[in-house]
Amino acid sequence: MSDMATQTRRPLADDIVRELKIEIRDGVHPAGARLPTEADLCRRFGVSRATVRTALKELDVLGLIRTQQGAGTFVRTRPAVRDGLERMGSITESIRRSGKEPGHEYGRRTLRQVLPDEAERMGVPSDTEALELRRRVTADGDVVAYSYDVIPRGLLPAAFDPEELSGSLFAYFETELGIHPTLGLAKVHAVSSAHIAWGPDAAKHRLFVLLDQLHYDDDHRLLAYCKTYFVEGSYEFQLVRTA
Amino acid sequence: MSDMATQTRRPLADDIVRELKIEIRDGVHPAGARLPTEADLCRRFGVSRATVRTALKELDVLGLIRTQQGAGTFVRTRPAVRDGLERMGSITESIRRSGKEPGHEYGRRTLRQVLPDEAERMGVPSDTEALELRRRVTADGDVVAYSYDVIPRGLLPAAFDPEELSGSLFAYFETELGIHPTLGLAKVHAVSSAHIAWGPDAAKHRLFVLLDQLHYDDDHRLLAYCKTYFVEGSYEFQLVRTA
DNA sequence: ACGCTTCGAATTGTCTGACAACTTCGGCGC
DNA sequence: GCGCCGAAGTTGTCAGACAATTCGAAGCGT
Repeated sequence: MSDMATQTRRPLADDIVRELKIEIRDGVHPAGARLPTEADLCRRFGVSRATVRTALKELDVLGLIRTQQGAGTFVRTRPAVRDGLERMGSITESIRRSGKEPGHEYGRRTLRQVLPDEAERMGVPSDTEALELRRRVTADGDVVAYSYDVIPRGLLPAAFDPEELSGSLFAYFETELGIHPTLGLAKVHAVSSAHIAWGPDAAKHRLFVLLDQLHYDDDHRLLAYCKTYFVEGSYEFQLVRTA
Repeated sequence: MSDMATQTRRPLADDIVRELKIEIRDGVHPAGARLPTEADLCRRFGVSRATVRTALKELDVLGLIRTQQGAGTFVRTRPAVRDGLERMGSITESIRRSGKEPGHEYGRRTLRQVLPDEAERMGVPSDTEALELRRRVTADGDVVAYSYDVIPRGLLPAAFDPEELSGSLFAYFETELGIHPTLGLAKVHAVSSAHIAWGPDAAKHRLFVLLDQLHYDDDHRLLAYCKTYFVEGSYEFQLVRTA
């Protein structure tokens, strides 16, 4: 039995969450500021207080706001460094944000059955068919990571040509498949091996930070199993830890 | 301005969350099973449906349950690991949670001025006095991490004897100083070096995951600068990444 | 003018009851 | 057996009310 989401009409509270998230991100409600009262939000969105409170509860659990009885609801002050390792996101995007030009070199695209250890980590039957990708990610031409990705065949279009896949994997998911990765379960390891790297610079790369990661979407549907080996020193991992 | 939580009576919903979390973890409600209906939970906890729904909403956002209108509330099949690396916490505690007995061996306790690179990373004047600690953290006797910690002298009691420090650093902060670390800014690196380890097992330890981390409390006051070298393979790093 | 107390308005937390939307399941006709 | 249908059960939303708490303004004494 799986967590399949039989489609139903989107709850009203979700719209409010989406809206307020954007406003907080864009500074309509700056850090520390008080949000409109629940009554105000009711009027604005034309819903009952129960619905508004459902939305606020979600933002609360997500750590974006803090409610205080008698005083109001406030936007949490965020640490200066945002977009750390704890946030999902395309490697490509983070490279671009750092001011460099991202690139992808695909080394192999193979349709095959998942390997036994992959099946176990992914939690899928061992006869699952999947697409294996082998890529190098570059920033301004320098290799910053080697990635081995396994994507269940079921997610891909019936008529799928591996060759059409290029560039960012996240971008392909978003734009071509309409799939939005929102959750990642990662294990972090240090790896020293000569068998990871390939290509002209392989000899230089012996020490890696390995992100052994499962990607999911909103409904906890498994999207991909990615083992990304970041070349130590060429990629900055920030991580914000909270109590 | 900080997110200080002026203490108020604990909301009822929090108790319900705590209770249900335990029951889900302990298998009272197995993965995929349907939870008692909201009406049932109302009767059981003696609260209104609004309060029960607040609690369920939190478990929903945390990824532990899934609600389906008309059908019921179900325990998610993927018991989301929600105590990953992104959560602050004592290493000692996480070792204890994994069922092993934590230990600490202090190698050096020195009062000295911060080094130039430390001062820069910590954002303090270069003449700041600090306590340097050198420790090994063990689980069931096996070394799992080597830690080099720098603590500003100003945080410690006027009459401070380095020798009184033993066991968990977090525990000392909490119980002895009344300081509660709530925020950590960490950088993650892979390190391969013979100069990190010391003691009888030093020769076996050459590959480490380095957590280069600044600890803060509620008011963004710097508590410690800790470089913790986790012996690769002996410590499991989980990380939950969200969009 | 300054500090202190008191009080009431404002705001979130909880309660009660009801209806709407949706799922499930069994009965019924074919 | 198969499909349609409706009733019962469950979550989503609404409305109104009161309790608990916070905050500032008004009033008071010094």
